[in-house]
Amino acid sequence: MKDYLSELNAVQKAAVEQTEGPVMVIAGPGSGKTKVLTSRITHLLSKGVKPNQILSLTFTNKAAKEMTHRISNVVGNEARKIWAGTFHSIFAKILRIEASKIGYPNSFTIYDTEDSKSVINEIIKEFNLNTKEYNANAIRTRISSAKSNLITPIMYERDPEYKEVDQANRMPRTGEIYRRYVQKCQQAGAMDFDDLLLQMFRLLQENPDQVLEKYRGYFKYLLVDEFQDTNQLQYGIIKKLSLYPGSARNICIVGDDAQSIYAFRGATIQNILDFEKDFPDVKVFKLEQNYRSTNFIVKAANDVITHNKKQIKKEIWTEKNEGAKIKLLKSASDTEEGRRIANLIVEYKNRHHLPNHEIAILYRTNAQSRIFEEHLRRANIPYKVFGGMSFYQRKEVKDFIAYMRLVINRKDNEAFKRIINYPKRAIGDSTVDKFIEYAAENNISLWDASIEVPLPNRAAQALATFKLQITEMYQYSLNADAYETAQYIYKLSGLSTELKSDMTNEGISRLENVMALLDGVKEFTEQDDVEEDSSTDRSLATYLQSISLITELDQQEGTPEYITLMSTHSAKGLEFDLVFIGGLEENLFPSYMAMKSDADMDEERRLFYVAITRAKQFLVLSHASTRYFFGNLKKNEASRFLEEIDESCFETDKTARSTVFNLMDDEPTNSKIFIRPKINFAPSIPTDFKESPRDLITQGATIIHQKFGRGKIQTIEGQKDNQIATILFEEIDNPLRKIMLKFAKLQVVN
DNA sequence: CCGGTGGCGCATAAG
DNA sequence: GCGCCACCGG
Repeated sequence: MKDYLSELNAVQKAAVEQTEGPVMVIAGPGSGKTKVLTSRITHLLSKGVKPNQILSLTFTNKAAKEMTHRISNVVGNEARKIWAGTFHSIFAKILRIEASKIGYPNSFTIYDTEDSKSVINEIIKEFNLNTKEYNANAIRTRISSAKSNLITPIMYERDPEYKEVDQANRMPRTGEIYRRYVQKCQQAGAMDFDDLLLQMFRLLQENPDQVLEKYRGYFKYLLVDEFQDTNQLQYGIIKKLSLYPGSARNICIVGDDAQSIYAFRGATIQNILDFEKDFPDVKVFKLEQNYRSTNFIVKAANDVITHNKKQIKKEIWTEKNEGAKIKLLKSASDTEEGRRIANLIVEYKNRHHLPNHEIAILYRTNAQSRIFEEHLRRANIPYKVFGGMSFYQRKEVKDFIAYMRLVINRKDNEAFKRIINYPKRAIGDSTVDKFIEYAAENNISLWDASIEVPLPNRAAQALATFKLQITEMYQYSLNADAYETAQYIYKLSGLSTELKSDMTNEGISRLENVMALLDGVKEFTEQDDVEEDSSTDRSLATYLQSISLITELDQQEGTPEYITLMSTHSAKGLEFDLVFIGGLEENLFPSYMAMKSDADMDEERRLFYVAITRAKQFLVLSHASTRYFFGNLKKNEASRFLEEIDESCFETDKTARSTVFNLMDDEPTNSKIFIRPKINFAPSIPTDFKESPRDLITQGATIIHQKFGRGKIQTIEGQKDNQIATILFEEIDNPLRKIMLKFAKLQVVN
């Protein structure tokens, strides 16, 4: 066993060696937090604690994996037996075993955000509510936060505060929707993301003897990472497992109140304060020495965070040399920002020999990635966007997964709706609406409802075939592994035929995605590492569970040779030599949503603090004077956060100019409003456009279309009142278009 | 019942 | 700028 203790500083070492009783580690950014956690586990193992007695909870699978990896470097394969994972994945695993005790099938489905929204929309329709007033997304957020705060539908409906807010939002029946939502999920044998926590809590609460005792017995040592981002519900579960008469209370929480950035999903630093109350003999260790960043970056971070109204005083410091000053980048437009950052990346790479995986562009909203992508592609810089639309959110992937879900759990109504008519089998929306209505009236699943609803012959036939197929797939799955079953489903469902028939570029890419999914199933099936508990089960059900909780962040493997684009939230826990933070403007970062309250503004500031401290060597802070929102041009002041950093941290204007303005700025940077060059669709329409009379429009004529611009008429077909011209346009994507002449406004030019 | 299309409303962050 | 959905012609 390697000498892991000698690599620690005094405080880190003390935190590692205090294995017994409650421990709180307050760890500033870059202070070796992960090192402490992994060393602590290693230390526990060296003292003879069994790996399966350790429960280590993190927020991302990536963090869990990294921890297991680092520990196995020291102790070998034993590390795999540790219960290490995200709250969601560990609890899903336990629920998979115990679900029947709380009225769920063990093969329960996990609903993603889209599924939840769809269920809520169904309820809004069922209640005959105005879809303009009742916003499914807003309601989903309300329900999610209620669950995170352990508020049941009954409590919700009784609580005057909730009522008042819902009344103010003109959605007074939100409580009822919540109640119905819970009922529907249960009936569908489905849990949403919050349920993985809430049902876990219920499970422990309602089964004190069989279940709670069992897991208390398992988990002798608890570790919780990023504790500042836990919500009431998560802390509730942690307490159930660690705080009870006779407990050794061996619990170690690690966190940093200054990096709390998830209040919007119910996280509260009140948990840190409560922890000190609940465990009054807690030993506190503060890690303040930063080993990550150079001096100016650390100073800027401290400057910013001191502006927060509420904070626990703490200052991070570094022994590193001063390093490079922070570069401030001011652009006239979002497009210019993208172009200059792309140029700067090339420059930094050349000057400092930085590999792509040490470079990141961070932003407040995922929508900002598009512009960066365009310019990176143009500059031939490989990149990867994290967050936003992930692989598993793509339509073709979700369709295939919906088949798997329905095969495993026939009550999965969201999966049913998704594929009942895909590939097309003559069971359209009107038929499905009948099922939904009938199912709602009788409180049964869509699958069962579809048996009882009378249908016209054609639909009945199609439905029978569909159900037979699903049943056959299920039968097949009983004696096959996930990959075999997936292949069987792929063929039998008609997805294979459907996808292969589309030979457009998009169609081919869809097929590739589905193939990639199949490859993933295969990889899952052939995994030869055996885990302690869920072990050798390579069934489709196990596969589905394994994918429903992964995010793209977790899939990164090896050393990627691309630069990273991600939201500031996703960047938590990561570090890069060179970091760009884009869009540092009022109303964007800080977000317009945070302008009303000090608490929200403080969280924005903490988010900026997190963003800054991701940088190891070089930091570039960028803002643009104008930017497109919803397709409209908006002017924006520089972010207030920029003024909170002492000027001495920034490069002087002179240096800034020499590095920034000399770059190939082919467009004027001093223009007030920068006209965004349209990438895909920018036909030039003359201002004196005038429609030509019908008889001038003939085959071979060159014309200007009011929307598509210049083009040449290839053919004209059809009856005289219904003539269709095929026109080849010069300036647009998909240039060959069929135009109905009776509606088109065309000007003939010569 | 299906597919195409134009209009409308929307996007803070995420497991 | 983009996705969803209502609408309509086939």
